Amino acid sequence: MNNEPKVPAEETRQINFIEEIVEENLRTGMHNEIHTRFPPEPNGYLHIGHAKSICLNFGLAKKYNGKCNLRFDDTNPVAEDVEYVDSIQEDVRWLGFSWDDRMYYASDYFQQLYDWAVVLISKGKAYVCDLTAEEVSNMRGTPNIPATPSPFRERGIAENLDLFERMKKGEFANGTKTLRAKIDLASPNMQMRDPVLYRILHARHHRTGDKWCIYPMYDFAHGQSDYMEKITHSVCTLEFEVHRPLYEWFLEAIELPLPRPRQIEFARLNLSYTVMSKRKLLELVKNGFVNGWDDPRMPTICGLRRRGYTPESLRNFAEKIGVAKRENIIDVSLLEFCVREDLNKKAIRVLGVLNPVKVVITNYPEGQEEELDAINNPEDESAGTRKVPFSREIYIEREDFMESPPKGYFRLAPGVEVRLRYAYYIKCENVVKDSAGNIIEIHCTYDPATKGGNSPDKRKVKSTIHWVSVKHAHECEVRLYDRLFKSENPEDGQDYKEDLNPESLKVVTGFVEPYVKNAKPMEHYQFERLGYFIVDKGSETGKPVFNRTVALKDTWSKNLK
RNA sequence: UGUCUGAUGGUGUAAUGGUAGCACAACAGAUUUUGGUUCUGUUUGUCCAGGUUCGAAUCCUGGUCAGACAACCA
Repeated sequence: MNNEPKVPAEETRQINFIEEIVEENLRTGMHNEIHTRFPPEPNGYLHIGHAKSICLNFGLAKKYNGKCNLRFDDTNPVAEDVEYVDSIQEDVRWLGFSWDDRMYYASDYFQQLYDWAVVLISKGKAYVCDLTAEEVSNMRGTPNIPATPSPFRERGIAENLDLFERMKKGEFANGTKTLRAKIDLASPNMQMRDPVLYRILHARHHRTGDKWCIYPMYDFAHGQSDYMEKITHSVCTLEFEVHRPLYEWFLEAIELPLPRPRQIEFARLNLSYTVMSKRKLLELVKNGFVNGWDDPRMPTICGLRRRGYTPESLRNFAEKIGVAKRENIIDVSLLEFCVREDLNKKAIRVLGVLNPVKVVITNYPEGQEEELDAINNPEDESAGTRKVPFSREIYIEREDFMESPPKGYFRLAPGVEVRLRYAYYIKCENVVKDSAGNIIEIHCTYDPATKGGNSPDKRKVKSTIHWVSVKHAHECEVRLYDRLFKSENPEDGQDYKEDLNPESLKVVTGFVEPYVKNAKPMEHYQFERLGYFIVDKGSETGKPVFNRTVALKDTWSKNLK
């Protein structure tokens, strides 16, 4: 007996249309427990679109105290590989979901599926067809014009049985025969015009090896796989909507006892400035436009992970975008909001300068240095404090100084006093330039009374800037990623390669405070006033490598435009 | 062209015949040792035309627009 409530009892809550169906089924007792599944084909890496589906399926099970399986839909051996099987598991787990011991493969069901195909043939509901793919295509008709029957449609049951068995035994070459369902050649739904159930594919399968040379099609495998796993709600994307009658036809034709799974469709995720099609992502990888599936510019889960996105931020994103049947294009800014929201709570703040200009504090004694107290995370007191070394020469961000500042510029400028975070107030006295007129040094004076950043006389400064001591600074490599595509909807473009943004990756040498010596791969940092960064997995040079996850919200530069 | 599906602010998503709500974005203000965060406020919406009704985003009729499908892919 399980006494846990199946339906959460909050008074006011927003549920989506799938949850509504689930709650209805639970309420009427159609199901005691719901059971969903996440069924990727292992032919590529998972991306943010899959994350939506994962959060939906696993999230549904979690919310209603049910179960969710992981199932590999591996019915097409030519596209699939164990590399993908492994990465998919890793990504689902990383997202924070567990299938416990319920990991299945459609290929586990090949024998049962075969037996069911034999049942269909025996009932006269399927036949072996000798037509080629091209011939079938030519005879399929149009939505208005019915298909012309295959000459093999009325083949006898015994002959079909014999032929199908010989297909299985490998007597025929690829493409010479198929097993087709006998349904309705005049159906306005093209899926019902005698769809192919089995095709001959003399190809090695990543799990079943050479055991099979005929493989079931998606339509013949999916519903029955759901059935075998006792799936109650089979949630998939909108393009399978027209397949639903077929999904139900097979369950009915094989006469599988109730209860049967129910297919429910939702609109897939589209993200602005992002391509999501597996085919195009594969091309980006194969043709070297990116450095692998986990390139931080990729919308893959492993790419996002390496970019610094957290599982929490992705789950939250999935929650925020909702679930509906209407086509949608979500703006990437929502995704960025989600990761900022999460990282703001977690990331350790450090001082780092990416585009340095040297500041000399002329009245600070030469050779003197001191350590100042800095707060690790103002949003999280338990993160503690650290010491930051200070000396006569420091780097500041080049953008934090302007010789002739426009109105509304708060940072350092001739005669202007600003605060060095956690250190002192400094005032710009003069600027040193090279012969070409480039600023090479800024000379400032500091006020010793403002140590720590507070002025005893309560005088205000307009801004606080970040800095790092030249002598103590650590060099690091910083990778600044921008969007990979220039246009808002690169998915529309005929040639997406033309739409690539060549400036999507910029590598710079930055300087950070000594604290990051201890930085470990996959740790998140906020470079104050710059953005969120993650320590990249490996670095050959010994220098720490940071990937920028996302810049801080920047209202100043927005005002400039 | 045929079938199916959908249409609510800039973008998403609620409201199932009864005050069009929420989030992001935008804008304004307050706080701030990050031009960040946080807080407060403001602007912006029911595809169109009819109909039913005291009352319609919601129900009906007609239209418009958008997407999916016509692989031996999933």
